[in-house]
Amino acid sequence: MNATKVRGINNTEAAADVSTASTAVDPLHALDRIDRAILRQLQTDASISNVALAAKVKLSAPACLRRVERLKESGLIRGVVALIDPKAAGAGMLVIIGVVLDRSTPESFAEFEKAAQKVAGCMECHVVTGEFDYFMTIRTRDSDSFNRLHAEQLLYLPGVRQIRSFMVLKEILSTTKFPL
Amino acid sequence: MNATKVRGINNTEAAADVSTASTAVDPLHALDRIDRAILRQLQTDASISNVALAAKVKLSAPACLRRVERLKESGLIRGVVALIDPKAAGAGMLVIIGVVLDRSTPESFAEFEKAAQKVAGCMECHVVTGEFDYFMTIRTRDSDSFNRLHAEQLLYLPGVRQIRSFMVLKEILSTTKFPL
DNA sequence: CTTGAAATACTACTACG
DNA sequence: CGTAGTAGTATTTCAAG
Repeated sequence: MNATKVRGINNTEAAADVSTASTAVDPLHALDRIDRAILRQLQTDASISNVALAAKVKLSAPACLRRVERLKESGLIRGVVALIDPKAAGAGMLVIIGVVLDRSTPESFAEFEKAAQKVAGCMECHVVTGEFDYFMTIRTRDSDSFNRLHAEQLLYLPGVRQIRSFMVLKEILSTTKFPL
Repeated sequence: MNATKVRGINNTEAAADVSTASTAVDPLHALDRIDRAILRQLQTDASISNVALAAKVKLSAPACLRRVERLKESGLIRGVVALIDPKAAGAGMLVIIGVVLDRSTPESFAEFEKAAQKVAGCMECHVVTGEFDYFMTIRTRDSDSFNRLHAEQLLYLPGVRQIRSFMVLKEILSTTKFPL
């Protein structure tokens, strides 16, 4: 299947000096049509073999592989992961949480963020504008386990004035891919 | 040809409750320690080769591959995808949107859901409890493009009474992996 | 700078024990 | 589940647009 492994058994390992050092904040301006086709495919299904991918984008296998590795090294492809079905994995409940902090000081924010990332099942945590300071999404097993999480962890997050929970009743759409 | 038999360690597991045939496969009750180790790894990095994965979970390569394919066929692994850096891909702005519908009728909900999924850059859309009917998250380029999206698409979603936008100022955490 | 073709090394995969 | 063998793939090398 797919295996872009990192090998360094008996070859040059320190000579991987790529000349793409100028791509620090390089947007997708440097992406041509083929790169976007590659990204669209990998965003949908990255378990495709490199030869099949090369055929799809009408390129030879080595050329295709080089582009994929460049996209990875440039950071545009953050990683390749397996998506697990939450329900089947026993995390069928999703809760969206709006958080208001006591004080709006840098220390208060930093302290909260540090603690929030450690909450079990926390999938997202963002600073937002509006009536909340943060939005978090948390995956858990059921309402019982969420209630436990709420009482034991969420209410003890540092600097929290108010927590408002929105339980997800139905997941209409949940995707990791966006238009390129 | 698809003899999906149960795990070999099947001693005292009798078929106690089999009344619900809703889900195609059984939950993670049939997952042993090795399966969970595999899932944890693939959830973090699925670009690992099968032999390397087998070594990590202390299994022979064929046995490991058999488990991975069973996890895929069971639907527990929904897919393997590449995660793209939104900022690098020109979708650096994230907006969380709370939606209130005019009427709470099945038709109203269905119509909204159908339209919401077609909004460009819509990553998530969920029915929630509380003061909103839906929460959506939308990825877009910048505030200008979001303003255009807001004026041209969001305000025309069917049956919408109110839309409240929470612009994400800082993404603290955004992950696809949850504890197993 | 990137591509493509051939050759090699490694891996996925099948059959069997 | 593991071992061995085969088929196919990834990956390097090198020549050329």
